[in-house]
Amino acid sequence: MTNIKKIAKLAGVSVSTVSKALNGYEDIKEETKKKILEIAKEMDYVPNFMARGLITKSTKTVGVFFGDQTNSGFDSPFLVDYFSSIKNVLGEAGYDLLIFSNQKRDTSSYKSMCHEKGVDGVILILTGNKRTDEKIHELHEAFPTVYIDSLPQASMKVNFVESDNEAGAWDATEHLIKLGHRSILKIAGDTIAKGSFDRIEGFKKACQHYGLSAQDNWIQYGKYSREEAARLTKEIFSQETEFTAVFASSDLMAFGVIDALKELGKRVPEDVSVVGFDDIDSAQYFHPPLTTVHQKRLQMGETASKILIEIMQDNDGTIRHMKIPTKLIVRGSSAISKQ
Amino acid sequence: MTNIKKIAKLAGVSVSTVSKALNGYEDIKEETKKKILEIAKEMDYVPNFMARGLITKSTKTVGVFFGDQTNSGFDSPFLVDYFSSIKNVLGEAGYDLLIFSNQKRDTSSYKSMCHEKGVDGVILILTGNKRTDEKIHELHEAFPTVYIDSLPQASMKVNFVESDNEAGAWDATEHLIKLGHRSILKIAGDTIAKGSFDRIEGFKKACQHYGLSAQDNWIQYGKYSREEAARLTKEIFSQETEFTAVFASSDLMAFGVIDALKELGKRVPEDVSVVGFDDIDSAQYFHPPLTTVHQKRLQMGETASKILIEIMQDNDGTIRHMKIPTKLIVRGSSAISKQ
DNA sequence: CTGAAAGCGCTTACAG
DNA sequence: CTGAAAGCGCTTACAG
Repeated sequence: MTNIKKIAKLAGVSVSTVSKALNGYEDIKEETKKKILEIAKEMDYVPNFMARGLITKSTKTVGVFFGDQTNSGFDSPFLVDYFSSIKNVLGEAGYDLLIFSNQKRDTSSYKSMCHEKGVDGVILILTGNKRTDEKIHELHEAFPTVYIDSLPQASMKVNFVESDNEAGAWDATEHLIKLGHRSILKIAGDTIAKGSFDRIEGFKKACQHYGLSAQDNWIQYGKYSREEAARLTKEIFSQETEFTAVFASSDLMAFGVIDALKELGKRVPEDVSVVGFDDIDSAQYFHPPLTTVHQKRLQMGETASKILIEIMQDNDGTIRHMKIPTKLIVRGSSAISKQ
Repeated sequence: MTNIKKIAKLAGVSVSTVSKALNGYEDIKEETKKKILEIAKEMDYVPNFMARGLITKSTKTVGVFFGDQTNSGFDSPFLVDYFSSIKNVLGEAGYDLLIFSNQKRDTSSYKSMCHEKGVDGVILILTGNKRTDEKIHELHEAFPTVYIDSLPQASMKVNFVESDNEAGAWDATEHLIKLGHRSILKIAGDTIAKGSFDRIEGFKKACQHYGLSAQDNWIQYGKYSREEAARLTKEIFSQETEFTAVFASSDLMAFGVIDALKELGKRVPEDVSVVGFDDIDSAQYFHPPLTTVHQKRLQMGETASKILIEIMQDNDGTIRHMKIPTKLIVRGSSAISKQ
């Protein structure tokens, strides 16, 4: 491979001069510069980023973590959107993306992995991850870092981009109430993850605001699983008959709810309305098409990338927490209450 | 950050000795080794891969190209499967993944990008890409390389993993013929990409084998676009009434076909049967659920990764071309012909 | 405007 | 078994 030394020899100058010409320094004779650039081009020269990075401490590479080390992180249907927006925005700014997949490393600390490969910044998309690594704080102390979607610890003071989950849940709940539903079953995810928690809060607050007295049994936990949501729905609906609507904290759980209702001989939306959360691709193709809360995932990825670019250039220590608005998408799974 | 020098000082030995201890050399006193390893652990030492890579010419990183430089490459719904299987298999073998997203680089040659970042091998997933870069051959001459899904030039002699598109198209066509359909419209992609071409071949051969004399107008080109397929379908079905079945070369085009048939007041599958190709996620949720040819994308990604690992370790120059079998998935969009 | 020298953090013959 | 030295390909003060 061509290197700076060969170019120097061919141009009859020193390596220092070649380096300066290649890096656009001003204090160099136009003629010399031109000659060097020509030779470099002719020889298909590309700088070795490892050698350069060793000195400049910059590799023009951003590390990306999906999920945790044990699973591939591609169980979440959003990842594609996050990923492609990150790829576009960071790519335009001149960065490549490093996906930490190596399972054989000695270290499992995010910070160490980043040091190992010398990334300039980090984006973490730990969707639905309950990892509570003690050392997680070391990472954002050492590298410009942005979290998307969820936080491993709710109290962390870090750059963070999420959907406005509470407002989204409020909208969904309000939608059902305005259709006349007075007793609504909430199939929630869990109470640990911030996003899950906020969706429950939005539901509770909307119920309260509109004078619905939510009972304890109104909120059930479906673990973000289609099967578990179906099981729960069957259990509840065989005991209780009051519910005319279900608000699930994810589309996948909403699918499970509809599976169960169909099995029980209930029609959606004629007998029971169902609303989801996320607006995954399949939501529009489901039968009936699912009313749900759309998350602007591309915008989340873009926002996170822009923040990262800013702090990689000049980290002033300001911590940014962005809530991206959601959008209620009304489709065929919700209708006016018969009662 | 801790480096080998600090450890050497603390352990009271030379950097050479530390390097040997860290890299598991045998010719070192057990006691010395133990001491060095202890100190390294205590100091959270991680090797600097840039410095190491500069000498060993290995970074334990595999470069991945999606689509081409202009689009994000995430338009294809398969990419998630390819990507997650690559991530798993290469991760287990000790590799991280580098996604080339940087748009600001001086070079646009794959080979140069790989040199720049010093990857150990490359996987290319140029789905639906018609790029015919003259220099494309330089890449696999310089780096261990595997292509997945499609080839930029059909005649390239490179490691390549694809679906058995011809056999898949044969199966789909045979399925329709066995349901009694005697005149079948083929909505194809294009004739350039190998996969597209093979799907047309499979269709033609199955028709021939079962004694259907396919006319020229049986094959139309829908450019892998839902809208274009819908437009074509409307055009054809308003002129011709003979067709009782449509075989589209992608699920997305099959969706377009069904869109158009619905608009024309035709029922699927009662009036017209429709079969797709790919088995994207939405296929099962579509209304009616789509009969289609499933591509084993996870297996394709795994196979490609394993080949790459082999040739990164020992490139004997053998070129591998793997065809992964497809699987016909019969759902609700195909039925016995009325005629 | 140009070049010699030091050094980034590591590995690898080689000498002892 | 251990260490001094050279070098991977580059950048950065510094001297001239």
